[in-house]
Amino acid sequence: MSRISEATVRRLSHYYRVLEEVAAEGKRMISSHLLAEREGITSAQVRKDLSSFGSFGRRGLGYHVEHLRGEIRALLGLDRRWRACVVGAGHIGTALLGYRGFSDQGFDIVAVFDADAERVGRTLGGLVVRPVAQLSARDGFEIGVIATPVRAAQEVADALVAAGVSGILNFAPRKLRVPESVALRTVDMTMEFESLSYALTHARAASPRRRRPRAAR
Amino acid sequence: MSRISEATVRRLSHYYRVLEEVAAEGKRMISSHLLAEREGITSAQVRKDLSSFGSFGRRGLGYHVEHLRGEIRALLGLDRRWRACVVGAGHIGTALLGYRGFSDQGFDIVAVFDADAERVGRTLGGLVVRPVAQLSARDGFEIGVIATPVRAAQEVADALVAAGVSGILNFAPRKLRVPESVALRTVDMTMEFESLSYALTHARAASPRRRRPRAAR
DNA sequence: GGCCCCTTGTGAAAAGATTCACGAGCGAGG
DNA sequence: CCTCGCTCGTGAATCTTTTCACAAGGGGCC
Repeated sequence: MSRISEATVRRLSHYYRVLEEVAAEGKRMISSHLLAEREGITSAQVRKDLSSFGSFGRRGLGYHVEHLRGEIRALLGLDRRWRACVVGAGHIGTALLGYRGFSDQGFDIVAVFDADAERVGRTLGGLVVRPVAQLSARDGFEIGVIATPVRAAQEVADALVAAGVSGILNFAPRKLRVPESVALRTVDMTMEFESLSYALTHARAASPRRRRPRAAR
Repeated sequence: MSRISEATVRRLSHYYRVLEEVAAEGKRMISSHLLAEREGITSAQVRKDLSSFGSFGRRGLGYHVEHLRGEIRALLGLDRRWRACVVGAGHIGTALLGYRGFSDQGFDIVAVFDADAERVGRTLGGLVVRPVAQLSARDGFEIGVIATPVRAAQEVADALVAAGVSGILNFAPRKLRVPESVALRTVDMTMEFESLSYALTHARAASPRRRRPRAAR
């Protein structure tokens, strides 16, 4: 397990979700080929990804669904809960608080902050919105979610770092500067729209996402 | 301009945003080095990306901010407007309709659909929610946004394709099957959380983004 | 002009990611 | 026990992306 690429980790998330589906269908074992088919990638990719963490399969049989699911769960750090806070009680913040999927995956949003005095004190998803100035290390947040307008994003990131978070999920369309020790992921919806716009403008064979596993030379 | 990678297009979006900032600061010219610094990538990458579309710079001087902005705008297809519809009037759909940034970039959300009879008829962001069965080619949508629960996503994707959209932006955490001719982008927030969870669990040098250390501000 | 310090655009090299191809393990059936 | 059909794990090969390094200008100044 030398160096795991970001792409591999993302695929792990996908495998995890496929395994949930497959488990629900009652299958006990699954081959790399089947796992790949659902993902639109090659079976070699699946095996390579998994083998960089260990030997989870059995030759001739494939992978045991429940077992592999447990392994990936542990690898992704989903066998524990994370304390997260959301900064920004606008549209995105509200959407995040309303989405049940996160707590299902182990992410507990335990506080909401906003800079706007009008929003402070309101209740959102069972939480009272607090003034952003109250953001401090006392609450022990591990993850901070930035759901503010872009102009406030860097300032909020600094405040989150000061409050001791280990990871930041940023929804503002801008690259943020954070110390090396803090993990940062940015979800930039505007960029997705623009990427779509590019694909549509230059439309020929548009979708770059899927691969054809069946390749001859 | 043989083959443009998805990564290059995403960086174009970033350059575009940096150019907006730089223009607002009143700068006329910008070097690849400065453009790169704001992005946390190398100047060679910037030049390579841009040169795959043409020669926009001037040796010794750099790039003319307004001119380059216009070029990228055209490349991304942002010099026109796109008609989009949103399917799913839940949390994400509501957030999307409330977000002004999209129409600023040329994306007009002109209709909202939902399968739930309770939601149909309500007003959301100035639009009346329509029953999803009304989704048809008549409205001439170019882009469809899927903001439904995951179980409905594939069905909605099929309906959007049948309604003639050229591109789909999917917020449901699942890979969708669409014809080659339809561009698909998926924003999977759960995956982002999981990727963060992985980084935190295996924390050492956490952030995978190339980035200079030290403070912000 | 001559000189100096910039900067772009781009082949070539390096790094990284994916796919191929095959040895070896597994279970079933005779 | 032996063979067959299936599948994993993995080095090697291939393909893709990024970085390096430098020739070819550009502008300003004397």
